[in-house]
Amino acid sequence: MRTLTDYEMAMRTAWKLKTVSQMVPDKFYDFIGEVCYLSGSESNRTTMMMTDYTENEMLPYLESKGVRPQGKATILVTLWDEHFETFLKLKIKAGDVLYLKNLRCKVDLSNVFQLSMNGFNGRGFAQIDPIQILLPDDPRGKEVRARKAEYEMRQLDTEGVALSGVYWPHTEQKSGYSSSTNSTMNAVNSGSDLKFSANTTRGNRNKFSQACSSKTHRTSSDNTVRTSLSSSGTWSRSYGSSIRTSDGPRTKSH
DNA sequence: GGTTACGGT
Repeated sequence: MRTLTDYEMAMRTAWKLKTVSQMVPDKFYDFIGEVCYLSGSESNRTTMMMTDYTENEMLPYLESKGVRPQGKATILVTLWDEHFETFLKLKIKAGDVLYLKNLRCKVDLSNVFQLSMNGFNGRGFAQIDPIQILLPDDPRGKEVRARKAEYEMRQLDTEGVALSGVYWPHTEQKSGYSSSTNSTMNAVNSGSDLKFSANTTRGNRNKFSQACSSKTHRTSSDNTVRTSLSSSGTWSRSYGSSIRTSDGPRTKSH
């Protein structure tokens, strides 16, 4: 009998896999997220700031910094004991997407969520490979990569179009929304694919072009601006007389 | 088929 693949192993425990937005304290979860930065190690533990590009009311609002997204979207993760050793062995660094198993969600003294992977001392159930670094094309990272792309799309949105995604309720009002343009944009996450749609009473193509001057963009004969940016894939958005966006070809850029 | 948790800021 063949050995189960990593993916099959992951699916066996998928019932436990939650986004930060779905978490409540004092429960145990598996978690897929991106390392924003490492925040220090001691003799038997390390802490790191992570995000899965979802938000939770029980997290502090933070501005964007490095790979840390803006919003109530970053959570402190502590790895203890043998998990700390695994962390060192795997040479985990900022930008890595990790699959973490059996994290305990708890609140700190300020009532802020934290995640903790406690050492296994004969208590609970030992996990198989509780810390894994996911490669850029790992199917288990699809949802996180899609939400990251959605987030980066929203960051580019400087023409008063508010992107109201399911996962960003707390940053919606900080996205540069301008009531004068009376614009709305919606992002729907269907599985691992994002569908964008938007409409506006007044487009502002020049501003958009300026904002994206460091990106590649071109104007087609139908007066549509197409701009490409790269995250985990290459995405394009199209603007016409009424703003329309769509996710473009996803070619791996690195 | 689905239990279980401390330690530190």
